[in-house]
Amino acid sequence: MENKQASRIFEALSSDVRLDVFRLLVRNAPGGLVAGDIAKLLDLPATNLSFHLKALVQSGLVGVEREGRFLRYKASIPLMLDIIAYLTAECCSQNPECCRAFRRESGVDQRFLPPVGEGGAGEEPKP
Amino acid sequence: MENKQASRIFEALSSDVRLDVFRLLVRNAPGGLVAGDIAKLLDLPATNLSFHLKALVQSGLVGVEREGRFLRYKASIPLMLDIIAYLTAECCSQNPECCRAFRRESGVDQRFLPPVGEGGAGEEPKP
DNA sequence: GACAGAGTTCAATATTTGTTGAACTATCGA
DNA sequence: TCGATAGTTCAACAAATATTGAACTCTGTC
Repeated sequence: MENKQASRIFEALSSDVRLDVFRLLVRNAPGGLVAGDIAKLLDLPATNLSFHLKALVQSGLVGVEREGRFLRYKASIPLMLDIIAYLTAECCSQNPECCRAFRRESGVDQRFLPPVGEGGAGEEPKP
Repeated sequence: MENKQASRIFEALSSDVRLDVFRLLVRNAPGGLVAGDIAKLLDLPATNLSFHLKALVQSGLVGVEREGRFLRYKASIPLMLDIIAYLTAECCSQNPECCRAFRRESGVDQRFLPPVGEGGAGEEPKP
């Protein structure tokens, strides 16, 4: 994962509309939803939804395929996990025990996260 | 976690400069770094760094405290874990086995993530 | 108390983003 | 082929963002 790609992905999640859309698609993974369903569920004008879906697709976080006259959008769970690994890479590298404690105290399912003291998922070493 | 706060946090990570800064602070958690060290390590002009640090602090992702004539910045690991839980909430809720498979295949340390089928870390039910 | 260092705030500017309505394209069904 | 439905693209505008240099504030030291 490169910094530019990563910041691009976070930018895709930086709008409240797109964040709603993406989380809806995460909940509805792996099947996805067609645009009309998203518009109905989130009460969004078609034009605006299309604008935001385009941004999500261009970031790679969301995939799209035609299905008759519908377009079906799906969250990319693997990329979501990659970006988490990138963000958390080498967390508390100077103090692995501290990082373990933070994790234990959080409500986060530990299975979404890279190993402590291993620099995330195949990350480069710190500068 | 509310949607507005969450999108604010992702916005804080949506700049490549801020993402570099935050990841540097994650690696240097829990001790943190003073502004000058960050500027040196990332080769950033003080003015610009200050602008981005302010955005990170306002998002809550980064905390700051005075230390003599320095200002020390620290990543908020608990908030980082919260935002991960928010993003991944109820992943593959219709198909928990699928979600488990995605997680196993990723390089992510599973300890960073909320439990499968439990809607993340205390999340609201899907619409 | 004055000076130097650490860092921020301000003003100015170029760029990007989000939203809306109107017009457009593509697909399905009669 | 005609009409209806699903969805996108376009034009226009308001609003927010990133960057830079100059000026400022605060803290410690001589």
